[in-house]
Amino acid sequence: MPELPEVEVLRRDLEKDIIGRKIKGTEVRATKNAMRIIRRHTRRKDFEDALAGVKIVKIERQGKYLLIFLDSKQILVVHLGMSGQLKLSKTSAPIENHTHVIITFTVGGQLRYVDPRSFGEMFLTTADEEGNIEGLTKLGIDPLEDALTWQYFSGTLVDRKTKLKTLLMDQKFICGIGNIYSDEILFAAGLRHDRNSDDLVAAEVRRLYRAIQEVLQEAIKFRGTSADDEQYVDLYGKLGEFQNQLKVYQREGVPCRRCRTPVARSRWSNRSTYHCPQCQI
DNA sequence: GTTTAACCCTGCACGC
DNA sequence: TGCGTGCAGGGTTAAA
Repeated sequence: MPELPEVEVLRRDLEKDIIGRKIKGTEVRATKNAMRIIRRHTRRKDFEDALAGVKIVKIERQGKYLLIFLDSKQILVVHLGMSGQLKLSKTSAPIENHTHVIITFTVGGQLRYVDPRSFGEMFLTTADEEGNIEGLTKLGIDPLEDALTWQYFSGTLVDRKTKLKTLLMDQKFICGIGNIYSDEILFAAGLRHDRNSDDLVAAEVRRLYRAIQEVLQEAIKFRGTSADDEQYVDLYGKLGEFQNQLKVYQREGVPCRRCRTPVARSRWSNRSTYHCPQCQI
């Protein structure tokens, strides 16, 4: 399940490889779920036509959303959902199963969107004068942006009076953190997932604030997490390496790296949650 | 207003 | 071997 670090790795690779390239044509394939992927558009032809003859000028990221800016002033927004992959391929390469969209460049191959579970989406939109992206206005602050200040963070924690894990995963508060990194961040901060956000002392809030930055930056450094049950790969089809650095996620029963207590697993909002009963209080 | 649960979907692990 | 079942998860929506 690609979260902020995986999408950021992809963004950096795309920035290196596809900026300046011109799109020759785009095909929304006749797969069962292709129209589900472009669900915000009613007609596939509109989507394809808007993505023909345009040049890619800039790649940005907002939370788990990838923003591909075109010289037509439109923006192609991509969300990978759980199992989405963007892959740079040779035009002659065989088309793998669940390839829903193929963007062909005038020179240098194709960008393919592959998504077995079809939870992801792609849509075309525009930005207003302030740079707000139509369709993404409800997203909270990106945790790697300067706008996530200590003041804003600690203030919201007290205001919201909710459980820490819920808050970390709330895309309207901060965007980009999902199940893997919320568990890893809470471990790094030494805090339990079910602690109330308005019940932390200043030192704990500070630890949590720092852990968000540190865990996400570290995960980007290791090119994201390719855990057991997921298929995250980068633009070139390579696995990430942060799964080897995980401290609690998918490590139920394995001794904690810090204190050797077996990592515990519980259900939280219908999701698996991992924590160390000793290190996290 | 907040929280929970169901839904979408496929691949895989498991039990019978 | 083959079938059915349950689980995994992000975001949205509806219900509690």
